[in-house]
Amino acid sequence: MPTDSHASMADVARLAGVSVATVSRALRGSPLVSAETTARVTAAADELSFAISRAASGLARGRLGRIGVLVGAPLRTWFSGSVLDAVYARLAQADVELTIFRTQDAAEREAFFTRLPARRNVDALIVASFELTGAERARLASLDLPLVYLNQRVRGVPSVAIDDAGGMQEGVQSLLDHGHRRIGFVRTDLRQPGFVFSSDRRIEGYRRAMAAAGVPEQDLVVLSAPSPDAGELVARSYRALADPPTALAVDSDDLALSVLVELDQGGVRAPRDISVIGFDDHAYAARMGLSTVAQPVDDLGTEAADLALMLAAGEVPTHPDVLVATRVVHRLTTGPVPTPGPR
Amino acid sequence: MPTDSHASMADVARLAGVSVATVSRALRGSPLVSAETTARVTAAADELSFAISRAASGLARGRLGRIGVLVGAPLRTWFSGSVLDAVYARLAQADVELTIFRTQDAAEREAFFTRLPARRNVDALIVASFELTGAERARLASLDLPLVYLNQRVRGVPSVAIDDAGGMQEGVQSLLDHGHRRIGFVRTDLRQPGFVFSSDRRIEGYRRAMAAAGVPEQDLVVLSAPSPDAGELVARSYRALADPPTALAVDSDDLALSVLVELDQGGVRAPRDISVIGFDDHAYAARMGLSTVAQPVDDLGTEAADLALMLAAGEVPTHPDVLVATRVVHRLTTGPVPTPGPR
DNA sequence: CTGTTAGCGCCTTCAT
DNA sequence: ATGAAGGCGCTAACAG
Repeated sequence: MPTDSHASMADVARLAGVSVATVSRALRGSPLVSAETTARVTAAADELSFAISRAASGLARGRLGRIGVLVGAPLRTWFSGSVLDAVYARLAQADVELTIFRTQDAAEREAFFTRLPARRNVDALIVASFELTGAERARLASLDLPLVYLNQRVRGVPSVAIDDAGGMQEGVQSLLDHGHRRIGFVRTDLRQPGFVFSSDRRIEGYRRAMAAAGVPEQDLVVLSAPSPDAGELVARSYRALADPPTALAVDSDDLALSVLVELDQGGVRAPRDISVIGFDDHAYAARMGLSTVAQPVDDLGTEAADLALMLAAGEVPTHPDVLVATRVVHRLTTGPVPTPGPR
Repeated sequence: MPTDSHASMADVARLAGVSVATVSRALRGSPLVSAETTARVTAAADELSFAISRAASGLARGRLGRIGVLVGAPLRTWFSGSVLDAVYARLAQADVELTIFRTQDAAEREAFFTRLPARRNVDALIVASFELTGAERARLASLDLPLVYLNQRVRGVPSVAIDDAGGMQEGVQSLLDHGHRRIGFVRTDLRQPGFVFSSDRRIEGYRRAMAAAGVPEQDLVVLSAPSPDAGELVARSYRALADPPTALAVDSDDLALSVLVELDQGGVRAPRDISVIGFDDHAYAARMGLSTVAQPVDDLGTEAADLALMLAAGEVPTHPDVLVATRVVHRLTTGPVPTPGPR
């Protein structure tokens, strides 16, 4: 007597008085099964509280019904979390499960690329915002596993990304439109030679906007932070400047917020004394009133999931390279150039 | 000729000149296989870039090597993310995969509990910080799937949790120690009758601390917020108070931060004019200098994963109910009672 | 220590 | 429209 909770198709078949083949067909909604039989099978399955075993089904079909997401940062990170949320939602609609692979440090990273635990265990892999070495890319490619790159473009690999440079260019342009001319850029400098990070692309947007506005190259000022919470350091270098910019474009909201807090401590307030614009539209950006270049993470995740789903199904995506648009959001930290005078 | 990336054990066996059973044993490091043979098999597996199919292995062993986490909130949430990070780390050590189930709204929730997609597809399920109805608990229990509850205690179900009331009691006590007597409590009131949220337990800690300090019941003041970002509302009610408290204990950092920002806008600054303590130790608490009752989410996740792993292995945990300690962290928002006088 | 033999639970021809 | 049979890739006795 099988216990309810471990009922197998054989049990359902017995109870419904049909063969397991019929149960299988009925449960997948095959039109080859008569309505009456389907009803009987469904009832029996409910009765036994039967659920299909994905392992068995996957083994037989050669498709696991599971897609992996490789995340290069802690999951608690705003970006990782948002991407996972969006991917999850889309996969759930397709009744596909999500399994996570994380490589938040060198050790995990090496483990992933030597063991390749995703191999043969997911139908497709979404590689989320992750700067890969050539060797790593090659290793992934050798997997013969459908891949989707998120915020990284690689020849021949379907991808979805934002235009970092273009987004930042618009952000800086909005500062220029406010009348600012002396605009500084604050970057997170992870100092990992050989990689191109989004920060590198974003600073490019700053350069382009300034060049287009006719600001001479030598008037650009770039402040570096070793990590996204190094606002104090940045605030210090800012104060040390002989002729401080009236506006700052920062390569991430995280850093921008940190900088704002520290500037505030020193009596420099936005937008009264300075304009600050971030990048990402981090959850706390809205809450703190930070103006920013919004990156539509939800869209990134959804599009990536769509591509992965198609590839997993063996279909060939018509638009394998998706570019999603950023959007400048003005909140409370940007405004006109402060008029000099007593504070 | 099998392609590298789809090599199966049979291919490895052929190349190594042994049987598949030996390959299976060798790869799992069975001591029954001679060192020499193991070496040969390993070499062949590498050569073919072979990886085990968890689906097949799981099917044969009756264990999937996969544990699920059911999360009741968006994944981008500080709590979800942190728990997932910790669980992931622990599972990875045991070479167990993590699959996510999310029920962030009524629709997802109903879908989960009617379809029970975790059934027969994970070896154990961690139910993370999630207020379940009796019916839902019963449905889960009927699953005959090992369960671990995180931050929710249920008779007969292994669990790991913090002492919400005790933690808050200590937090409020630290305010009392600073000399405060008029201490208000700010709570997030989700208004879902029938559920007991952590907020309800935390306010209890406030009551206990105040009672122990001999503050009469009628001097307690409780401010309610409909959501964790409703600081403005709270700040308004605070200002409307005839005899405003000199300190505020808030049931979450999220809300505390929101309140702080709004108070600040109105010229009320911590700790100069008011002391504020939160609860959680959210990532932004440290960054914003918020004093708080730290909840060790990492430990919660790790312990939950340990329990799940044991249960999945069929072992009986010796300590099925783990209580992890909170810790009061003083940063910049708490201090002595402000001395009245000109500001 | 290694090979042989049965499945694990489902899906998919191929018959009927 | 349904059933029978074989196999997906691996593991677990059971032999030897």
